[in-house]
Amino acid sequence: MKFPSTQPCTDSNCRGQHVPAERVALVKSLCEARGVRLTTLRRHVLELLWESGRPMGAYDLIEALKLRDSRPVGPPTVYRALEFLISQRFVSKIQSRNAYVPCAHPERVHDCLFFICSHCGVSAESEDLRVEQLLAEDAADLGFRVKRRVVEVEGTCRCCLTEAGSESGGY
Amino acid sequence: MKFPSTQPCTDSNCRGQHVPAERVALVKSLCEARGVRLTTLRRHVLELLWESGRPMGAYDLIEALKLRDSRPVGPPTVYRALEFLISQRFVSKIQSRNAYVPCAHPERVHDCLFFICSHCGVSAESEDLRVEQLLAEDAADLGFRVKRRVVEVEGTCRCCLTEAGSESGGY
DNA sequence: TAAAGAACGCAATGTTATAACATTGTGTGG
DNA sequence: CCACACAATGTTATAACATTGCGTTCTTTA
Repeated sequence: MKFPSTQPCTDSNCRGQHVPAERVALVKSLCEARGVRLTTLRRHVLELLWESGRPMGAYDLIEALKLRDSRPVGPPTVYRALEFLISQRFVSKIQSRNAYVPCAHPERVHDCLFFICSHCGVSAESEDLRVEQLLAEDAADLGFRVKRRVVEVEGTCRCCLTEAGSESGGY
Repeated sequence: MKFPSTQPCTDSNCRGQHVPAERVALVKSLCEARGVRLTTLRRHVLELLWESGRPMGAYDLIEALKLRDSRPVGPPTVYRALEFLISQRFVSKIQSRNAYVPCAHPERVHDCLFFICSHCGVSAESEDLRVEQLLAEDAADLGFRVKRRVVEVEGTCRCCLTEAGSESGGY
């Protein structure tokens, strides 16, 4: 088996471990409730994102789909699947890296906040209502109607910091 | 004359109007103080960003430089100039649009927060220390060392909202 | 003015994303 | 079941954004 079957939740407000398949099943039920279709392609993209455990680019997904399905897919196909998953809030795009991650808790509707490690590439999802509140206030002061928020914090994660302390490896 | 010679400051915390040439002069003096070089090319890029009053893509800059200098420049040239201006915090990249804007107050060192109108494309820069503080706390909880923050709020600005109210035009 | 390093020019290429149009799949009413 | 409508996907090409590699020019300093 290539991928870990469970992983610690990347949502730092969540202490649980999630099985990718479980998350995908949750998305499936949400789709049914919403009357939208989780097609095979869309499901595969979502599964790959869950299983990889780190942000993936669209072209990474194209490669990964080739391995999974044997039949190659073109960029528009993947971008359309991503567009759907993003519109349903099952996936987020990390703007500063042109990469995509599954939303840890698709059942909750909120704007994500990402902490992205520039060393190991892993992203942690978080949620800070206070930040959202402040941004809403600032927007209100400007007479600005908010549609979408992008909050991405780039730096070094705990793991890579401690590793760097023992100087175990490159980069 | 093609461009307005003054414009309201896009920093919503600032009530002033800035003359592009004045801002460029400020940058020039900062460069001297820092012992870095504001070459002709770099200055032209900065001037164009100030004069345009809205986020510009790298290839927009290439076009604009052609008009200004008559001699064409290639992508690497512009990207190097942008890299310099960004490293000195005279310019910010808006990640969600692949576009660049001049920093309203290059004399202050802070992370910018952008409100970007998806209707007219204008971006307003702001600064909210409370947001930075909260993000710093969240990062500390994760044991995460922050290098860079990207905060971009997309929506509709006051102007476009009121215009839309009177239903004056397309889109 | 010679040497060193920063900045730039240029050609090619890499990476990310979309346009335009053809085809296939899926559900619905006749 | 068939015909239709519409959603989803496939295919080709290209647009949009960004970088690599290398050679030349400019600037500063000794």
